Amino acid sequence: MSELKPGRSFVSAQQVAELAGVSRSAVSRTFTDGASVSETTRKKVLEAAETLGYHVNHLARSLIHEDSGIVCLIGADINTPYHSRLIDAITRRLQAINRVAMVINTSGDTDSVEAALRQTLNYRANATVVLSGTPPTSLINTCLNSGQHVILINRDDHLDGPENISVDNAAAAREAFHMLHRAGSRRIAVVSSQAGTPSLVARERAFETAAGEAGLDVTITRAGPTGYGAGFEAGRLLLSGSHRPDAAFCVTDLLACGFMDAARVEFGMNVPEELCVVGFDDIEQAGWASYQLTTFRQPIVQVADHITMLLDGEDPLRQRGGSVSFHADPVWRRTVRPK
Amino acid sequence: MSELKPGRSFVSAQQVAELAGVSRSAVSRTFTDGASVSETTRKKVLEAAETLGYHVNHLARSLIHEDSGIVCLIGADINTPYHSRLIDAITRRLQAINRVAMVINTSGDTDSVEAALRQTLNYRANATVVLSGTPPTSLINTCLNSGQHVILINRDDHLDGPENISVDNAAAAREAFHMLHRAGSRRIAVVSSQAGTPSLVARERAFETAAGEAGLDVTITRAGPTGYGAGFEAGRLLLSGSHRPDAAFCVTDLLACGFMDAARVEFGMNVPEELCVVGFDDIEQAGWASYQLTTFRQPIVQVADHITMLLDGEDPLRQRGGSVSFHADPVWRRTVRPK
DNA sequence: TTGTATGCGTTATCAG
DNA sequence: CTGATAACGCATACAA
Repeated sequence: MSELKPGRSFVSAQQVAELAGVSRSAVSRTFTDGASVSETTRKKVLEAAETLGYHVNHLARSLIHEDSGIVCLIGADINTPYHSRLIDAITRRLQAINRVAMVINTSGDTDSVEAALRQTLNYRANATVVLSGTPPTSLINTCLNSGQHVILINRDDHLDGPENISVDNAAAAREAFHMLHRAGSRRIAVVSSQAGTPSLVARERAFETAAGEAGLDVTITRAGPTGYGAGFEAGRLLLSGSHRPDAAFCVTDLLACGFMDAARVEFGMNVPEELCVVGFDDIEQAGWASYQLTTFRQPIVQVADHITMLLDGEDPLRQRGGSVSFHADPVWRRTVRPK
Repeated sequence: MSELKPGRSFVSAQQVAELAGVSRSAVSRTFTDGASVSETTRKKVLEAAETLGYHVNHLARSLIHEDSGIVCLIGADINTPYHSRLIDAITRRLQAINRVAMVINTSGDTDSVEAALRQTLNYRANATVVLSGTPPTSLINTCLNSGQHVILINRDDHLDGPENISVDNAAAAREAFHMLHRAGSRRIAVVSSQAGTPSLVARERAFETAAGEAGLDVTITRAGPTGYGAGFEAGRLLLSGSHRPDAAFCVTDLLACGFMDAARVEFGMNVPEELCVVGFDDIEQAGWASYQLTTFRQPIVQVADHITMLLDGEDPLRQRGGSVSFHADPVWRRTVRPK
């Protein structure tokens, strides 16, 4: 059987048909769910396919069905603990419903979000999931008109076309304030970043108003891009003054880790005795012994499940353009005084 | 111009041609690099395409060229700091050479690596990059015979068909030993995991033999899957005994972080005074103030660059099946005594 | 430069 | 159950 010499090319159904001594249609039917093939032909085809190394060309198949099986995941900072976990969860569930994820990294230049949207159209993706960034509305509409699902994660501008999945940042931020307030903190700092992401802004705002209602002023510090470094820098700035805060709400766990490290390493402070800290996201590091950060858990599983639910329901009548919001539950650890 | 009502379907070149009043070919040529179209038709086509929201169907285009532009990234534990950084770097560079990444998460069941290989064939990917896991040799050969690039990262079995990219784990592990030995450590523990990955085993082995050559015995602890938890548990086990080690080589930064936390939180030990620690990977957390871990930097950029280099070279005569190895350079921080 | 015709690999339809 | 044939959206050789 020296027939299978390295063809340097993909095997087609035609070749399989010839080797099996049947028609192309028979091959096609063998690999189509719910088609009627006799057991004998089926066996012959399967065997021929195996020896030749045949695999159905989904690209060609997608030309006929309006279903490529591709879902585009668009996002920046995908190496961030939160985003990588989200991508992990989404890809896993997508595969469970026979879809495959195409991830487009928009970390580069500014207009790469637009380029990403174009890619999703070029590859006839069934759906586009925007994890971060602001896509041009016109392109979103093109996607929608093309029959794509467009799923926006954590945007505040709830457009009517796309489906919006968000986290109730405001509720969590309010709760964060009350946790700190009940613990006796009165000079509370908010540590944020210069990113200005809708989620982050929502957390800042809600915390600020909750504090205002309790008669407290808060100062917001934005010392750089969202991450450990900015948190550390914020700690350095805030704690070197004479009027040190006695608590901090960090809008991200990464910021919180940096902030805590600055407090302890640079100023020798004890958490939570001298300084209470609350974070957001519940990244893995928040649970590490060095931090034991009290924070709010991102509903990653719910988000991923909801996405697959939207895509799996092949019901074309399904109402598109809804908005769902999941709760971020508090995770009590050790950076807030119990009392 | 009420022609552009939401078609719930992708726009085809045909429709653009009709609106522009030209032939299908003219549309095709407008979007094909190096085709000859007059400026007038080009303008007309572009305008029609814009109003209709037309985007070239790469799936159909790939049917003609043997070039889908898709590169499959296959791996498990993609939410790990090391893997997510690798994926970030690779996707970024892939996009720079006009390719798009399809990531297949093999975290689920065991034979999902095989399923992943099948997907890469189904989607006629130009290349398959295996970040982790052991794909069946037969399927690898199918990929190769189909004309795909197959790139294996950090596998020790250097097959002749695929291209292998690896890190010189042995050299780094040897260096790790000498760093600790020179610092005066004599009771050195190796902290590893039960994963048994080629990389990890190579590090263990090389460290062990280097120690043996210096007349030292090392004990290897594998307390769970590669991660913070296993490192913490290893610390608990190793440091509770009466014969405490005075140094540890953790084959992964995540293990090292867990180990250090156990040493400090559970046993109140000082690093590096009472205990030296060396990690591997140089994940972001290794540089955090709480750890300041001395470790070895994964050559992520080189790996990503090499991959794109392999794929960008459209030279079909290019020798396939090579092996490259990059060095992991030491990053000196504070967990090893200077002396 | 432009249009016509053909083929890429697949599936759906239809006749047998 | 099976095979021939027409699409799917696109690129290109060819003729004009």
